Amino acid sequence: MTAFAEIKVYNTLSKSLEKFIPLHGKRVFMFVCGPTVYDYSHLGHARTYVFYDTLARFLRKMDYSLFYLQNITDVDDKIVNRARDEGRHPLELAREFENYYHDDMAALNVTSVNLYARASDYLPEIFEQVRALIEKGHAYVTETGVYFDITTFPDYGKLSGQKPEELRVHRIEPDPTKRNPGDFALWRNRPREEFGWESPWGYGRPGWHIEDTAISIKHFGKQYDIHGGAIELAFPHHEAEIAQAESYTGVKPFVKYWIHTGLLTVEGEKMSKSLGNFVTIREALKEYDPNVLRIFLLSRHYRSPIDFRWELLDQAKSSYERILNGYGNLMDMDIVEEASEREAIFLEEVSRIRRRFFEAMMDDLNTAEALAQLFELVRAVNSYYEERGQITAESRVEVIAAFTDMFNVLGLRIGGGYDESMLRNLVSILIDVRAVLRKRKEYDLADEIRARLREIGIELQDIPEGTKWRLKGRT
RNA sequence: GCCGGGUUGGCCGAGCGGUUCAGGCAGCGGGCUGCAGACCCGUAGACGGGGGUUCGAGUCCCCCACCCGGCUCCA
Repeated sequence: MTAFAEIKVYNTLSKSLEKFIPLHGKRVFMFVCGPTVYDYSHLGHARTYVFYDTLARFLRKMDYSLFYLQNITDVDDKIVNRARDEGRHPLELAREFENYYHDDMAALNVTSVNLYARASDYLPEIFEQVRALIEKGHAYVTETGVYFDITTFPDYGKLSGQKPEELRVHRIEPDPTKRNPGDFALWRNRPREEFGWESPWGYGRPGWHIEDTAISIKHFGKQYDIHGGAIELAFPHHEAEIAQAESYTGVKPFVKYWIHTGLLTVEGEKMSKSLGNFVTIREALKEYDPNVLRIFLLSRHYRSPIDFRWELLDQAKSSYERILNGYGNLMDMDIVEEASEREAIFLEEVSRIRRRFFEAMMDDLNTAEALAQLFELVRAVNSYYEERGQITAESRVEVIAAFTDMFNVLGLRIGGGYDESMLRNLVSILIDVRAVLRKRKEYDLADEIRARLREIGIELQDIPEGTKWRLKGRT
């Protein structure tokens, strides 16, 4: 798109809406906290990653050259514990679920990530950062590991608004060897029977926070543009990343824009593995088209919580079918040579709607409003279709472009992707057969053909001019 | 306790002081139809509670209520 465009994003660091001005012109670097791969991913993960995928698509559409980096946490207590219970190697288990994760993301059309980086591949960088933090006096070694001393970093808490001295509630007993209860682990010594590495400070595993700064600093250097993740990670995880990185490099701010997504809840409670109230992505995809899931997830602003209910996917499915139908109506229009006045009005409307779509996205990624504009486009097409039913080839290209712009930014896979001509030929044969049957008033058989096609996601619509058909997605 | 966030019609959700308060789903009336669906036209319906600021407030300020998240496992 264009240079005049001004994107605004909400920055957790400043707690305000800011103009998006990257550090290096059109070059943008984005890091998003990826999953810990010890189980199947659920709809909460889908929410987060569909959003950042949409952000990435949008930035690229706005002519930014974006590098999107995501870590894969494959070194973690949960992985080690599950692997131990199943008698497997932790990295082998992690690799299995990482593959499932990639499958799920591919199914959801999350295709924008340039590089997935596994924590286990960054031990040298982790060692280097821990070593330097100790050397600079920001970290100290005890018999249980290496800890970051938060009193050496006065900004600790600037992202989340937390004051270390007020954090009195601890879910886990603080390690008694730490100087302050809020100090976080950079390296944790573990028994030799457990999976781990030899380090200068003992045998064990890295702390969770250092894995991410090892990866991001290695690829992006001392400073980059966007760091994303769900809001639950703001404290302590992202706070710790800031403390580590800014202490290590001496450059502030480590990240210019901190963007956080709201959580997906179920009956008001966070969807999570530990609560057992989760629906995996693959479960949901058994029942619903990926486009339906994306529409559902993008129908609310990214910072607000979404409360999940299956019924809402049904609603999203109906919305999706409306989009498919409108797009289909556009494809059904007869081509004419001369543009009418009505067509000119229609085209103006389309271009206004397209502009509003992008304005909505520029306004802190207002995907709900953007979707509303997509529906406006559908309505405009339907009205025009009803009134005229014909269009010049040039105009249709224009309108298709408006649709595909929106589909691409929202990550909806609509149009193309299968052998359309074969499908069309097949369906038209069946339609012809039904026309004969209907003429003979053999409605039973005609209805059965219609019903059976419907079962496989093809819906026939008998209208005065004959019969048209639509793909309705899976049922 | 401290720090964040939320509360808009039957359901989901935009909205960031001012044309009739988006859009989707469901509903109602009509058109079209062998029937159904789809589509088109029309239609109804909401701002958690109480104060305040203002000519004017879902929209700003204060108080209250309820809900959620974080407080070193979590997208």
